[in-house]
Amino acid sequence: MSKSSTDTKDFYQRVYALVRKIPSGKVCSYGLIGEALSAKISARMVGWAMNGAHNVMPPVPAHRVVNRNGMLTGKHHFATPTLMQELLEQEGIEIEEDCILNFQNHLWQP
DNA sequence: TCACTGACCGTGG
DNA sequence: ACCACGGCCAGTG
Repeated sequence: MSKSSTDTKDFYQRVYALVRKIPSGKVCSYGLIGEALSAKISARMVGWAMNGAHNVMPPVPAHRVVNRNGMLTGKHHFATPTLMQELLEQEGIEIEEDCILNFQNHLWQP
């Protein structure tokens, strides 16, 4: 593989690393992660990175990553559509209609 | 090789 | 206040 693949892979690792740093009971947004890692990437890339997160070790708490509205947009990509909500509720986060209540209060920044 | 899609976000009308 | 569009990068058909 060329070094471009290495850069791309590193990008994924950066996203996973940051998401893994999210403490229990806290959440983060895609755009926030993108800007925290590098302003050169967009929130979409973060989402794509999460697409492979379920196959990465150690496991990435993707359930703590939501969109700007605090909505569980990616819940459909989990093992079960309710898994994301269940996990967040277990961490003390209240979810209503796939949306995090007091999202700003649970928002974690690097 | 080209085109479309995708776990998004920000701005304009 | 609500709806619509563009931009970002990568992967797959």
